[in-house]
Amino acid sequence: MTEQELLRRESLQKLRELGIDPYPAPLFDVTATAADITHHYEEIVLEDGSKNRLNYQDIAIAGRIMAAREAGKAMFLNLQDASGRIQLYARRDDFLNAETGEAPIFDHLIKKLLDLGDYVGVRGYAFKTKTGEISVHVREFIMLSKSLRPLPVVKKDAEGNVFDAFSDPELRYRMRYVDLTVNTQYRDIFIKRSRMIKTIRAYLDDLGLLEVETPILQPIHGGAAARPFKTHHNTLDMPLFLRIANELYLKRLIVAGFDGVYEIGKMFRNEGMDRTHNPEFSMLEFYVAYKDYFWLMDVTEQMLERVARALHADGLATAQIGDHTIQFAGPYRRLTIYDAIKEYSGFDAENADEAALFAYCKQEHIEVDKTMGMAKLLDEIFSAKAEKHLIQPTFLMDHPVEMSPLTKKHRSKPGLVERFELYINGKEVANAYSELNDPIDQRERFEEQLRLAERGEEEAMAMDEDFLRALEYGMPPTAGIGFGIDRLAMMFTNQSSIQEVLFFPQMRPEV
RNA sequence: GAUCUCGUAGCUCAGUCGGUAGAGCACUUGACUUUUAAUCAAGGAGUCAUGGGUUCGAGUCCCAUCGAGAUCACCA
Repeated sequence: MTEQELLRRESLQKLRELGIDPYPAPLFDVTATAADITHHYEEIVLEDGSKNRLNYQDIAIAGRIMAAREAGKAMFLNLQDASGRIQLYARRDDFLNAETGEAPIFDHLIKKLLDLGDYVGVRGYAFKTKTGEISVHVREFIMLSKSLRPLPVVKKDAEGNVFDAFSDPELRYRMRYVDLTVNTQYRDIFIKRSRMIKTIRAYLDDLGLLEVETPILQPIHGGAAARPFKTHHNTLDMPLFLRIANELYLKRLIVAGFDGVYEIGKMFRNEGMDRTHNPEFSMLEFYVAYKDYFWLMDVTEQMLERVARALHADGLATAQIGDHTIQFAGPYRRLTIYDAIKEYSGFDAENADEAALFAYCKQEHIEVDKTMGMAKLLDEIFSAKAEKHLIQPTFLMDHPVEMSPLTKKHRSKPGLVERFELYINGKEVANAYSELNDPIDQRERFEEQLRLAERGEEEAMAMDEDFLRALEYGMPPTAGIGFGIDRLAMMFTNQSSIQEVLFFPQMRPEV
């Protein structure tokens, strides 16, 4: 243990010797918060110059001690609660025992045995100090929980310059409780994330969709192209996978007769980690019967506009991402893959055959190999040439059928499917399509995936006979979409790393 | 997975050419009854990520390992 930790344990022992429980059981009835008081405190100055304090004259407030300044037989403390910080003022005279002339609570508890980071409860009244700071004059001081480790002390001057910020990302992510205690600005990211999800939920509820939960432990991992986490059920003695997607289960519910369902939940993909990928991440998926992908575009525009307004301080439908101001009010640009490539590279991919696509990639130094088919080549060209330009929300539509095994064939364009991806700030945030509901076509697509798997494609989808059986009973025409919740949160909070929008990003174990 | 950068006190960092481990905040003791990055005086605090090597001598140079970040690749 460090010197400071030992001292805190000594303080703990001394508190007990004084008969003060450092971890008391009874509730502490909080009646005011730091923000309440600082925003609503009122006083008037009377004709004789004295002040008449109008409110917060008998309050109870609780929180963590974040700073202490001794001033002789008085003391100033900064108390931090969930709403913010407020100054406490304690005066020795207020704790004097008239008979003994001693003030043990002040001399021992407040002045000596109190450490930064301790949780305390205070009863007293609000007032303004000489320098005009709204503060709480302490009448009663109660230890609520002793802190045994020193917090990083982050200081700010009057201009807002920060000193000694707790800034090491490794320590911040590993000890998020410390991070959010001392770097309270990061709380806003998570508050916004929560409000974003709440707004989405409200929007989908208003649309009349039913919120559902589907299995996370799945015997067959389907619905996406990704490597899964594998686990084992002891009683059943069978392997199970953590879901990489919930799509096939949500469609079963459409078969079952629900007109519209949505689920917000965690997905798990056993792949690389970087600043936009965490092994577990949150997805929103929703499926609505009798709709198509054009309808989903309209709904997406409305939903994101509503989210943007809910998160913007002035209710505007915009968000600042780096240097870009993103406009979330629709309509968004709608661009086919061919048009996107043509626009940003000048290359006419629509009228090129596979050999021509391959030759173009070589010419432009786009990394390709002989195993890639037309669809993959198109995707490579798009990624290299067009993706980064799609800053304002853009629906990239009409993908090749090979890359979309669960998507309905395009109503008029052979070889393509009715699919779109939403790009914002050069990154994909949603993937949507008119769902394939032809069970025979679906079986053929699965069989094609099996052939890919035999060729060594690790991420090919597995055949799901129960899903096919469900489709054979009949699924209405349906539109479905999935959103990466974490990536949306990154955009709406202007963060470039997924770790900043996850409370506990995955880390390698500490030594 | 590849490359680069980083790891020194609780926190943020300095550490020159290889020659006894430094600062600010935090902490301890003392002073101060309206301070606020409080101030003033004194003091304590380190397995320099881990392991090896070179050297008379390594925080510093070399190798390996662990952890983190960035870029790229892979992946949606």
